[in-house]
Amino acid sequence: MRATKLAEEKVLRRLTEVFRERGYQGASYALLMAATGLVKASLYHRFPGGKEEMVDVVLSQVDREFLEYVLRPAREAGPPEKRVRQIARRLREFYRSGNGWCLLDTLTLASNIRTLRHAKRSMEFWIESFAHVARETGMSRSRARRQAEDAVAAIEGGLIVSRVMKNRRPFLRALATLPNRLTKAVGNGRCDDGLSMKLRT
Amino acid sequence: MRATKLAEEKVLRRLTEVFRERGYQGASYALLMAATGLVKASLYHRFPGGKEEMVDVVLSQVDREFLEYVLRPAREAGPPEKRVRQIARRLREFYRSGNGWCLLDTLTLASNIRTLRHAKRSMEFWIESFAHVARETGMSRSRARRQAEDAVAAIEGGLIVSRVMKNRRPFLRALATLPNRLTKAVGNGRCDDGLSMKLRT
DNA sequence: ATTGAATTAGACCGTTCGGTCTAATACCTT
DNA sequence: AAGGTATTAGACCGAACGGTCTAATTCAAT
Repeated sequence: MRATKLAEEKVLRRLTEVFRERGYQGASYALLMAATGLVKASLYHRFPGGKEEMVDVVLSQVDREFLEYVLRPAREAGPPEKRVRQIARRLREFYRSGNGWCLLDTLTLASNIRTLRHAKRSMEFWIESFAHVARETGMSRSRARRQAEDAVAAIEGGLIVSRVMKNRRPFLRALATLPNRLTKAVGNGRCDDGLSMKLRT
Repeated sequence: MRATKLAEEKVLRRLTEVFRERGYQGASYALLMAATGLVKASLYHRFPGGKEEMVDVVLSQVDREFLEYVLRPAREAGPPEKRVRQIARRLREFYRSGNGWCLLDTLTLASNIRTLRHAKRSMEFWIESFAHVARETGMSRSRARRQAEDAVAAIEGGLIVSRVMKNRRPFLRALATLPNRLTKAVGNGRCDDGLSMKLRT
């Protein structure tokens, strides 16, 4: 039982990797089989609904991980700014310092409506978490929402520029702007100056 | 001659649309044929190298259009801030107010190394143009470069969030931040406040 | 009107695609 | 050891894939 459970997680992680890097169309069964070491019948045994079900499970799993680990500090206690910095650290970890790609980007290219809806819901959770912690710093609801959306956009854009330019710095800088984006301004100049977060790794 | 030239441009535009919305893998010959109204032999006659050549020509054409129209104000004379705002307007036009996608994003998913290199060069042009106009406002070279990269990231990220959330505002806001990103700070508060650009359309 | 080149129609190729099915095997419980 | 369930091997399917080829057609220049 235990061994099986672990193996399942491993299979899921491998599937996630393939979908993340190749998108829905690019994730052929040949690739999925090679990545998991499972033959096609086994994949269909675990996911009777085929690729569509795989993507669904993968997205749900990543949602859970993202919400329960990366975004968790957003809902906890403590100084908001500190929590935002922790989220930034976990985002860096999650996206492998800019070398990883985002499922919400790669998976929304020519896939079914179901998947698109799922992706939208996932991003909505993300934005809401950001907005939630932003509100705690005294921001108005509407402004917190805007700032949260823009923060997510900055991260996604950073990932794209990093991927295309083969240089992780744009992504890391996007993370560094998070505290200024999600905490209320105190007249400390432009938003991308005076970053206190170190760009390690 | 003239009729042929126009027809060719039309064919190219249709091909561009397909690649933009479906990526390299998703752009099957069936789709390309349907979009252009050309049968496969005709496509191969115009592009003997197949899809790979099509993508190359498409990227080159879009490069030219982007450089000669959208980014053109970056190299012209006049007040930098005014030129940046014009670029922003043209970007909004180019990306159809956030409903269009970016080839540099969709085309860098699981395509050949050649295409990846081409995409990198295209984005490099883009960043350089931004950096060029930014320098004219008195920024240091390194800061202008950083600001330019972040501006491109903001736009790409805005496109993604707009696409996933089916709401063009994030993209339009990204455009609105352009002037503040690419012109030197004058101590006017946070970078995303006091936007003067209207979010029309 | 005739020629010669550019272009298209459409059959054809082998491969890979997503997906199904049956028979065999591994594995756990008793 | 026996039984039954969970899982896998791998052949198989039709469709769609990227790509090629020949013969017919269009069309401009003479």
